[in-house]
Amino acid sequence: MISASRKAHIRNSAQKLFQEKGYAATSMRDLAKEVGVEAPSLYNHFSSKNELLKEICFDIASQFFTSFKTATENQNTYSEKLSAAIKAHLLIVYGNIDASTVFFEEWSFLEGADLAKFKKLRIFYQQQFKTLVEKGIEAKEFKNIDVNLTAFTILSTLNATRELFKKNSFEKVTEHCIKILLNGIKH
Amino acid sequence: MISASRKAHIRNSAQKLFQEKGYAATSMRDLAKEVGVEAPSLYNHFSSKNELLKEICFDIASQFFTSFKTATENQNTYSEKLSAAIKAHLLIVYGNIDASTVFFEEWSFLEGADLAKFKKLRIFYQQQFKTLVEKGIEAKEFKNIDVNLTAFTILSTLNATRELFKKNSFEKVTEHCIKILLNGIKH
DNA sequence: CCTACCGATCGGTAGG
DNA sequence: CCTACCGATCGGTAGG
Repeated sequence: MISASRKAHIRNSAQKLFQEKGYAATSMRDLAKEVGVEAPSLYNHFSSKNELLKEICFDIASQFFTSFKTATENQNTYSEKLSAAIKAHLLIVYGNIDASTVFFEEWSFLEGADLAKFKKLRIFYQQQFKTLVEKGIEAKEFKNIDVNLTAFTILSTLNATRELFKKNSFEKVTEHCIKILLNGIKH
Repeated sequence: MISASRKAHIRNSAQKLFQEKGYAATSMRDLAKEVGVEAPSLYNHFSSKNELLKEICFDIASQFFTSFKTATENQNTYSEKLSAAIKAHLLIVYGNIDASTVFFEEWSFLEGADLAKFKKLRIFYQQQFKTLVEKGIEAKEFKNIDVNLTAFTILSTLNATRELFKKNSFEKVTEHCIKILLNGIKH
């Protein structure tokens, strides 16, 4: 019984457990119980525990990239582009709380080539925010601030929002993030 | 051979490993190797792996509280108090990178009463920042922003700085955090 | 501080 | 999809 929906169900369960207990502290037997099968059956769908982590991390990474691109390309000013990028990022977090948490907190358990590739993706994604800030400064929309520190601050704020979505609406959190982050850097 | 310095050495090694690999993925044998003894010898100094985590987390918590108090009580305006609290917090992070990382990322592995007590301390610490923001709004120093979201944003930004201290000086990071956070909320 | 060792649990495989 | 099972490793104890 190898169906796509079964595989998706296992992945959703894994996301939930990895987020709750952490990757290292979640056993394949924990996951099997959550899914409702015996542990060895999981290996008909995923070749290893680490491959499960890999699929979760890279799938959400690609969502962040796609969302960023479509959100920013139709905006004119860098303020608007940055606002749109923030909203786009938060939309992915909001719609994938478990997977986002795994993406942010458990990625370091990736192994070998996956780990190296993942680190590059992270740097590249952060670079996109950095470029928006840089061009915004050139266009004199933003203050002359340190672009590395600023891009880092923006992303670490956005990544912490998964906690906030438990108690606050998407709109409220997004509005707050845009306000506090853009006020800090706009002229 | 149960000396205070030996115990401190074990704790420092544990902080380093818990920060690098995570609490769950660090074994007592890993720690023993780092310290330079056999695993059972560790139990002459700590009754369990979890007690090691407990000492790390609560010790740094008490440092955050002390630092906050002495920094804020001698300031006049709420802008100054908040700036001082930010600097005080960053000073503890900067001086205890490993322990801070464990405090922020691994506390959820605390057990039973320790876990409950730790959660209360976290909430209380965040409440102190929230109060500064509230009073700053009342005193018309700050904009009329959501105090819960703002206190949360401030702390999540500060807690992410441990990454920044690897490549940037204490002064640079502190100045940046105060600037970007206070600009976002001041009138 | 060590050696020797405990029961439990781990990720994963064999075979059907 | 299951049962049966593998070697490795886990946190921790006994005893000296």
